[in-house]
Amino acid sequence: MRAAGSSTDWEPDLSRPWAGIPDQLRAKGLRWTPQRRILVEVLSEVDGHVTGAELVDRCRARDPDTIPSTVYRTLDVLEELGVIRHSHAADGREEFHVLPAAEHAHLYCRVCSGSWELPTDDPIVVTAVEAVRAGRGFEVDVPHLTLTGVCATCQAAGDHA
Amino acid sequence: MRAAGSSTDWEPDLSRPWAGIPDQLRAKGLRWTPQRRILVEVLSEVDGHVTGAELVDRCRARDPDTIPSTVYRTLDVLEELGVIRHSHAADGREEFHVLPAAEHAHLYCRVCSGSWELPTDDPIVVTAVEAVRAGRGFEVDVPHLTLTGVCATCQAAGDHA
DNA sequence: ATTAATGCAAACGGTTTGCACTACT
DNA sequence: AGTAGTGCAAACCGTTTGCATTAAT
Repeated sequence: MRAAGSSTDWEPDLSRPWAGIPDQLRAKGLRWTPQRRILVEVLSEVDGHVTGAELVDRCRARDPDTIPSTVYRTLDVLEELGVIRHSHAADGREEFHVLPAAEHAHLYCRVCSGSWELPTDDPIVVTAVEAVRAGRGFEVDVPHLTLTGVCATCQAAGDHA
Repeated sequence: MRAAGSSTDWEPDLSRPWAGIPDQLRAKGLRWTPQRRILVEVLSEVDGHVTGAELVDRCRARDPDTIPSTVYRTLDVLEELGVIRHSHAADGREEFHVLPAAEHAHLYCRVCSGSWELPTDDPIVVTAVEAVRAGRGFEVDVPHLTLTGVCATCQAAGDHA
C-alpha cells in the first residue's frame, strides 16, 4: 500500500524484501497466489543460495501438490523483480541467489563438497576482480563467481597422501 | 615408449600426446577401435575445450553413425588415461579440456558469449589464486575456474546505456 | 575364445513448453 | 469479466544405463 499506483517507478524496497513482494507484483499487474506465497516463504528461509530442484523439493514439503513448472515460472518473475538472481553451481545446475543486497562469490570444495560464501567486499574477491580488470579490462560478475578447489581442512586431512 | 610393460607405472608421454594413445590403451588391456580413433582425431583438433554435445556433433560430421553413448564412454576412458579433463562450462554443460599440460582458466563474456583462455601462469590467475590461498587457505583448481562477466569490448560498446 | 566395446533404445534429472482450466484482481 | 497463473502432460537437452551383439585382442 502506500506505494501510489504507478506501475513502473516504485523503488525497490530492499529493507523489507519479502513483505513488499505481494504489492510489488500487483503494482505490475501480476498476482499474489498461494503457490507464490509458499515459494517466497521457502526463499525467505534460504541463507545464501539453492538450486531450482531443491526449491521444488522444499515447496513440495509444504505443499505436496507443488508443480515444478509453477515454481520455475515464479522464479523467473521473482528474478525480474530483482528479488533473486541466478547463476550456475559447480555441478552445472541452476543456482538461485537470494537478495542481491547480499551478493557474494562462492568457494566450493571438491573433496568435502562444502560451500562457503565470499562477500563482494572480501579482500580476496576485491583482489581477484581487480587483477582481471587490470589485466584484461574484463569486468567479473561476482555473484557468478564460484571457485572450485580444496578447502584448508581437506588439504590438511589428506592432501599429502 | 620404452616404458617397460608394467601396467601402472608408465609415465605420461606428454610429448606425443595423441600418437601414444592406442598403445596406452592396449597396455591396460583396453582396445583401439575405429570409433575411438574418430574421437581422438576430433579431440586432437580442439585447441582448448569443448562440450560433450559438441564432440558428439563433430564425430557425427566424420561418421554419421556416431552414437552418443560411445562418445561419452570413450571420454571417460580418455580422462582416466589423463589425456583430457572435464569441468563445467558457464552454462552448466560438461566441458572437456584437452591436454592437462595446457591447463588454463576461462573468461566468459555474458554479452557476446565470447570465451578466452587464461594460462595458469597468467599474472591475473596467479594473483587471484594467491589471494584465496592467503585469505582462506583454499587451493583453487585453475582448470575449473571460469570467470563470467563482461569483456572490455562489450563494455565499450554499450555498458553506459 | 575371450571379453571389451559397440549400437540401440530406453531412462535419467533438471528444466521448459503448450494448452485448457482456475482463480486473483 | 478479464487475464495472469495454474496444473498437467509432454517435450526438451545433455548425459547415462542395460543389454544383446560385434569385433579387437
